[in-house]
Amino acid sequence: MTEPRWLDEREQRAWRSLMKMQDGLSEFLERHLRNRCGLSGADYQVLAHLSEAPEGRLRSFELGRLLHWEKSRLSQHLGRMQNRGLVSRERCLADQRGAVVAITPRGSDLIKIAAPQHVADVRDVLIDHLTATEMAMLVTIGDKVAERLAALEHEH
Amino acid sequence: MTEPRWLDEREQRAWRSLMKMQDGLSEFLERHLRNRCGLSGADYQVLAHLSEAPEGRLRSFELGRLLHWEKSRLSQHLGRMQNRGLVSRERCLADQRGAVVAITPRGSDLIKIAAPQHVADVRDVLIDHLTATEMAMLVTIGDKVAERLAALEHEH
DNA sequence: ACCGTCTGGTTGACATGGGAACCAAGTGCC
DNA sequence: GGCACTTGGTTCCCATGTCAACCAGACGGT
Repeated sequence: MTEPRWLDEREQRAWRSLMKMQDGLSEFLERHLRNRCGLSGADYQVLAHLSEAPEGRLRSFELGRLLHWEKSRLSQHLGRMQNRGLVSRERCLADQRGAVVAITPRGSDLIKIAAPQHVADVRDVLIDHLTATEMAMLVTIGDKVAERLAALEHEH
Repeated sequence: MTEPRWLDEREQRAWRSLMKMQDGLSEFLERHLRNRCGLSGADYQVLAHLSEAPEGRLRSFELGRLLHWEKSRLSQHLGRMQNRGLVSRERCLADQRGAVVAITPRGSDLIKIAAPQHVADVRDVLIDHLTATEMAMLVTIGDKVAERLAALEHEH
């Protein structure tokens, strides 16, 4: 194997900066969600997707696809959220195997309170400090990564 | 409370792009580390820090500060890594409370194999596709976020 | 109708992460 | 010296995530 191409100073800074931002953002946002609403990031995402779905209901596997979650993870998490009264589950009429997940009034109230605060937080630590150019750049970079990941996925 | 300022189209795209990149990158990098070397991302970071430290040894709390880990997490994780023979722990001579963590030959061998592959992966999915401008932008954005988080931390 | 296969979901075992209680060793102050 | 307070670590308990095994209902070919 040839000598590996280590990251130079500039590359190193970019990579570390991204990692640190990742950690900082998720730590901050999760902590605030938890403290103010008793919701984890995972809870929030589930409720967000459900509340945007027609009638606040989704097939389990649809939800899983949207979140990119393992099916076991989804099942376990929905079980816990059901115990807390945030969602309910019924058997699907069309497909007797399937389950339909619905947001409960309690879950709906919670997400209505959580969402604006969450968005405010996102603005406060990130979006409101970025220029139009910087936002565009984020999209560009994200697209490049997504494209590369998809390519690697494809070639096995 | 006034009407919340939701994210507009452009802001939304930037935010989602960043989140998706976060998920995609960490999933990819963790999977490869795990498959090729049997290391989790957490293992890797511990070994990386230790291998860069003088004599491959660090005070436990130093390591914790570098990683921004809860002390209980660090303790538990080091225990598991010790069981796998990747690190060793001794009482600190200078401070009888403290522990000194040292990388073992086995841990050292592993990180020497893992590091170049990991760097190659980072290049492959991110760094090698970025322009100098984009890398600089990442640093700028990261600094802004860090600064804002520090400010919030400070004002309680 | 029957059988092999696929699909949607659940379950159990286990690895990991966070928080509080706890313990032992330093430190500061009298 | 003695005593309160801090610091470094471990432990316990619980929430969360992954993986593999399992189960029941659909589906396709015969």
